[in-house]
Amino acid sequence: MTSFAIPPSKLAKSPGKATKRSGKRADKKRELAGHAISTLGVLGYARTSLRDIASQSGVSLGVLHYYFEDKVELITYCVKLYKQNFVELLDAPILSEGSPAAVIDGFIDGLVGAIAEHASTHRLWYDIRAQALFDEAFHSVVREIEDALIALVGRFLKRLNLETMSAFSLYLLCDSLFRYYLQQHLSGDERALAAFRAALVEQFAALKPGV
Amino acid sequence: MTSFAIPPSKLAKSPGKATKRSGKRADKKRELAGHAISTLGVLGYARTSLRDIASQSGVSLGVLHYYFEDKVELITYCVKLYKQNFVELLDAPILSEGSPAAVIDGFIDGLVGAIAEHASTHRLWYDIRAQALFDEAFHSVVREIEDALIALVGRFLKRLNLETMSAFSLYLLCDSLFRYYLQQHLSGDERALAAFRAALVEQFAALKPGV
DNA sequence: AATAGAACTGGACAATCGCCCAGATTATCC
DNA sequence: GGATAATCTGGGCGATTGTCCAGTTCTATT
Repeated sequence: MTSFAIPPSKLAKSPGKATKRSGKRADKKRELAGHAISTLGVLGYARTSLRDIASQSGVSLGVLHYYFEDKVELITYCVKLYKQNFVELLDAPILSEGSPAAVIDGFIDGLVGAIAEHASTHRLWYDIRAQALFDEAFHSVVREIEDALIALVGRFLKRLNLETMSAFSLYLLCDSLFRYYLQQHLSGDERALAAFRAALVEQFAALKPGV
Repeated sequence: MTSFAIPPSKLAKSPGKATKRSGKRADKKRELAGHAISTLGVLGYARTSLRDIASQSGVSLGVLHYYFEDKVELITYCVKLYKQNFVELLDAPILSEGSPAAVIDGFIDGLVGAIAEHASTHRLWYDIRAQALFDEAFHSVVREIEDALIALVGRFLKRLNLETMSAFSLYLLCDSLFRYYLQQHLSGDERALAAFRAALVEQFAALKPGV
């Protein structure tokens, strides 16, 4: 009846060729998701069609449906991928051996650099997070990412022995600043990056009891 | 050639019937926008078609284009209307004659009540704000509303003689808490409202130097 | 009552959407 | 090298979108 190609995906049992295949498949999914993120970051979730993503990725439309169940799964996958990269980026200074001041500086550099270099990727996150307010399909992804970001901030606080402040509060603070200055930056405000850095420096200076 | 009905809109010169007519037109616009907000709050910006709004409003599709240039103008108008109501609601306790504690309580009640009773209206705001990250057409509305909200928080601080904190910082704090607990509330978390209130009480208690 | 203009109707339009699938192409293994 | 499965193509489907507009109904002024 159908030309159904059963996705080998999770079924990999024999560690031989099966894992090699599903590894290739996973690699391709990541590659496609990478291109998809670029396109989604330009147009946003609602305005981006699968055809846009396909042509931007240099593949045909059918390929996307071959690797992803539907548009929601594609977006979900993309956002998870984005999260991994972002958390790893911000984790680097936290897990480093530097002084507390160096940790803070590295953290700030990561945040400011994210707006400077990956603004369109991050506006996609805020888009998806807003969509989640309407579409249950995005609830779990958004929850998952926010938990990961709160945990990241928690590691940051622990690293600096600042366990007086809750990770949740600091997450909200960083997130609101990040969103606001991302918006300013995208509106064409050239001072946005400097203002963002200044705001972060001020906030982080305020919360130290004794470092 | 066309059956063009020129909208009298701003052209009202003679204060007699012209203003009466444009007043009627403005009333109708507000009425339509009110219905539109309800529909948009359910489905979100991208998923809501003009047909949805028309049928929900009990009017035909053409009426919407008769009163609004296009979808963007309709949404812009709706969001401005929403802002007016929300700011007026939160201004009430600030402009009242009560004690500082009563002002704070009234402000908190306004915020918690907004999530409790108008959650779907407010998620529309976060949706539009996210769309503004992609679509320049929404830049000015979002900027305008955020400025109004910052000014509102500024009046709150001034009323309490708490000019030590910046209105901007407090706005970001309130907004991030509001958004987070709105999200929790919409996810089905029944403790969200109580947790939101507790968080507000804690934050407002922390910032008093000596009231 | 007549008439002009505002207010409104709803069908038609081209464009686009996500999704499906039969067939072509390529890679992999015995 | 032949067979089997994985991968990929791209046209088609039904549904939906924003917009437009020719025509109808209502309202208010003369």
